[in-house]
Amino acid sequence: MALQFFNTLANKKEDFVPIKEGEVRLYTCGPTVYNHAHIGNFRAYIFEDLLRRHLKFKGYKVEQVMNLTDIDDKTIKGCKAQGVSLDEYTRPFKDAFFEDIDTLKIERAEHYPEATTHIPEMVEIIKKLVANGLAYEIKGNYYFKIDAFPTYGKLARIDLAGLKAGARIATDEYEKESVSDFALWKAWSEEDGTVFWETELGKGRPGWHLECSAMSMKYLGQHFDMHTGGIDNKFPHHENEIAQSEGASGEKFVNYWMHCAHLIVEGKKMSKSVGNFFTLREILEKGYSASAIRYLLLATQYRMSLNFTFDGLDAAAKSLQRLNDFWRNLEEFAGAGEGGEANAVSEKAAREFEKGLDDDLNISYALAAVFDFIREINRLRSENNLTADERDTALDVLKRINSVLDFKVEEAAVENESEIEDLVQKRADAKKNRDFATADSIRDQLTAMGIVLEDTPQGVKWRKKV
RNA sequence: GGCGGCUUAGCCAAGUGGUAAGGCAGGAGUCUGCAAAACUCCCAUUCCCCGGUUCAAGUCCGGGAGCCGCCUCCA
Repeated sequence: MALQFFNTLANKKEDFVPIKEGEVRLYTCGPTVYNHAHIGNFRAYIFEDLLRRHLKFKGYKVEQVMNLTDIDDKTIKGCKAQGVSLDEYTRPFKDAFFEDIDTLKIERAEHYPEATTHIPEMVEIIKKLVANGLAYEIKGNYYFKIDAFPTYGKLARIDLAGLKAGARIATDEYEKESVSDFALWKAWSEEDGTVFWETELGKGRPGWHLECSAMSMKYLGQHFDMHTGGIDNKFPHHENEIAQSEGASGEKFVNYWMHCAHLIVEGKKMSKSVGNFFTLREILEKGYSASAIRYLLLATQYRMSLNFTFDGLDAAAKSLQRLNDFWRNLEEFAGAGEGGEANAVSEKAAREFEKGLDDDLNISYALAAVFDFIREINRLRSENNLTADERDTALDVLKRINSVLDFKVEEAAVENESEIEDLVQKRADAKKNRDFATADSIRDQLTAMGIVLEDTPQGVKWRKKV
């Protein structure tokens, strides 16, 4: 089956055809570094990670850009409040962001451009827009002239006449020719403090939407394959990006737009006042594993809103444990019997997994294929009807699946290994003496330490709980 | 008010008009000193409600209810 994605621009699933065969150029909206990213932000980044990994799985060379928004109202407000420079204020959040994506095993993009180091590129776009009659200047502010861009609204299917003049438009912006026009460049004002750039356009700072146009076109070209982000960015952010980019370049900006739905927490919109607003760090501090969080965020198809619950996180950890136990048990299985069934099972799993993800990243279908695979191979293993060659074929499929899902939990170095070995030995001795009370109490002790024991025909095995 | 999405078992969640995947939880077994892991079996006559189209509807159409969003700097 052909690889298909739901393209917001077309409002339907479409076959994916890259501009250049074998390559995908992808722009993914990144974080505004005024705070630690929250669990909802990571839902988007995990979706983009799955997209990236599946494209690579399909054999595409992926060139991905993720921007860091380090200049906007919130970062200005933050650095002023702390009395530090903009860079001093945003730096720790940038560092934290990279730590967090590593924690969640989100693959690194090829480029992470920062808005503040791309001001000249943004100025160039504004100059082109002015030259093309699509932007105008009032008192040092530059605005995009929506009336002059007839296709405005094509992404979000917004009818401009239906837009209310909202309360969120600041009074000083009523000087715009039309309330719908949006800022490309904002002249310096007192509130901006020390944050400004001296440019051909005057002293000021860029509007938010402009950075994505400037940085995407710089690294990916004026016309590239895909652009993704949260559904809330569809309008106005992405609509404005299209207007700016196409208005400046004169050619089509992006072929495929993909938007992920929001995450809600315990059935409610995440908000600080409700107390269900979580950063990744806060959830880790509660004792949940990054792997389980990754699994939970990954396991719901990206266009469905995802209900994040702690019960769900527990269930995710269990599923993940099953996946990891399967891997480990398979690796340790020596091979037995005549075989004959397993390779067909493995081939089917690989095929169905790919089929699921090819269909607009239908992860539920893909995961169902994985769990069917696990059950079938485990059955053959328990029936001693799995040869060493068949085991290796199954492991290859598993590794290929893992290159996309990355659910494999690396055996973390256990710091108190000798202590555990010691207890395991003591329990084995007690068992030998049929002193089961002692043996069980040692096992309880190990359980409390997060160690799970398995008595197998090959002896006692122990592992750390995922 | 305008626009969009969603509603399937206790929870999470697939589902191309042809008779309800998968995961978690739960129940019964096999294995085990007991567990763990693993396997086997069971667990939705029914898909928010009401109409309609059809030989056939969770899927299509109409109406209603509820939930989550967007409507000018939120992933």
